[in-house]
Amino acid sequence: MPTRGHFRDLGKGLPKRDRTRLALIDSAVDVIGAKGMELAKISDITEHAELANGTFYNHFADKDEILQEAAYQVATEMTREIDEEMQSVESAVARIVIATTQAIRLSVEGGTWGAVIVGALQHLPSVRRDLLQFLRADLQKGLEQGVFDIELDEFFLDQVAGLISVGMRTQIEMGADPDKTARTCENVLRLCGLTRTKAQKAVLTNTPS
Amino acid sequence: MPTRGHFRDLGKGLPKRDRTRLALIDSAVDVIGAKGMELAKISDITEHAELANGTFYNHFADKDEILQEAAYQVATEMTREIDEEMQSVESAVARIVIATTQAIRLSVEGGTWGAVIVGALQHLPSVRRDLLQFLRADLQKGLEQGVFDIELDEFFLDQVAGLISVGMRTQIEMGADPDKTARTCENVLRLCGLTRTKAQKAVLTNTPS
DNA sequence: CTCCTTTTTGACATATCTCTCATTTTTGAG
DNA sequence: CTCAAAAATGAGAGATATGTCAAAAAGGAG
Repeated sequence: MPTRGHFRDLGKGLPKRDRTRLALIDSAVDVIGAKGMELAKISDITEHAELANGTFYNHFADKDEILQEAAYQVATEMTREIDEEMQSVESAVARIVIATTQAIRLSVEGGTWGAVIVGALQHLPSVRRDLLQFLRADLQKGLEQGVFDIELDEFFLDQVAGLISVGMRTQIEMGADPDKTARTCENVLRLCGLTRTKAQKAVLTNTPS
Repeated sequence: MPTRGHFRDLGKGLPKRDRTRLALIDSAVDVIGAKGMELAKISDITEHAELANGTFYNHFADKDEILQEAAYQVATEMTREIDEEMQSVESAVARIVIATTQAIRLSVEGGTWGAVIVGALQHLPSVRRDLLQFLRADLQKGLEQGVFDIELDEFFLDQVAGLISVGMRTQIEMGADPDKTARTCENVLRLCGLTRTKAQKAVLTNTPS
């Protein structure tokens, strides 16, 4: 049995019911990482969690319900960590670089989080909305600071998210590559109206260690 | 039975074997459009084609084989039509605008081609490579004409393809919207180094009727 | 530790899909 | 039109998934 999981330790003092529920969510994250959301089977999830098949139905009505929950947990924890990293950063350009870099880093390094985030962006509208709100806030800040030249609406958010998704996906498939992360940031900034030179400089200045 | 299909008429004078094969590919395109590549079942394809289940195996070894073939057919026909439209266009900027606009138009209007193209870009590396070669040629032309400021490699192609995919996907989901197509073109050009103003002007000038 | 409650278990009924193959039907060349 | 070759058919075997439930196990309050 996987001794440690993504969220299992959150349930240390909780009743059995909650611990099992977290173990299932944890397992779902791993299974999504291995096979993708569409091909993840309920039996994959229970087997990987080393629980009986029937246990699943004590906690979730169907596959969609646990996928939604797993994605929500990953998205929440990811945005929490990124937000923490940026608490005191005021510059919108810097915030975009830091958030994009960290989101990709967590997706690629964090075991199997990437597949969950990429899958949620594609298949789970409610989770996607939550994630894009953070992006929107920083883009809005950039407009207020007069550094971005964009029409900030749902479609623009989708396009930026598309760039970041590609940055994640290629690294998930082909291995981590800081250069690809940097260029993803640059391209997001170019989309926001910065010149190539300014974008490159902004990335160099603001990339977290 | 669907009287007309995507490719069925190509097989008018051909032997029975080839006509049935085309009918299956045709049906696969529709099924992919309805359920996506991952969830398309062989039985969906034979039922929608109004053929017996066993017939499938006279023509294809497994699902992957027909998906590959269907995607290849759609991609080939799509690039053929786009290429025709651009035969005499020399300006790289114009070619990018025309190709992007037409690719999205064919994806969104052309019944179910969009899902096939988007699915192929994600799941079928060989088809994706073929499609990206066309994009690469026009970007290369832009470099030679001195109008683009980019590092032209696989990753950049993936990022541009990501923008175009988003343009397709949102319109497949939410209905055709010429403004989204125009802004997708603009954003591709911004990634290539044009200013927002120049990109907007280029789109206005070069959007096909 | 005890004992009632909560949770887990895993066999099973049901459903769905893939792939095979003996048989039937269709094709098209002569 | 005839008939041998080619193709299509669909029932069925095997594999895999979902969802149910009565029985067994574990939990935890007192």
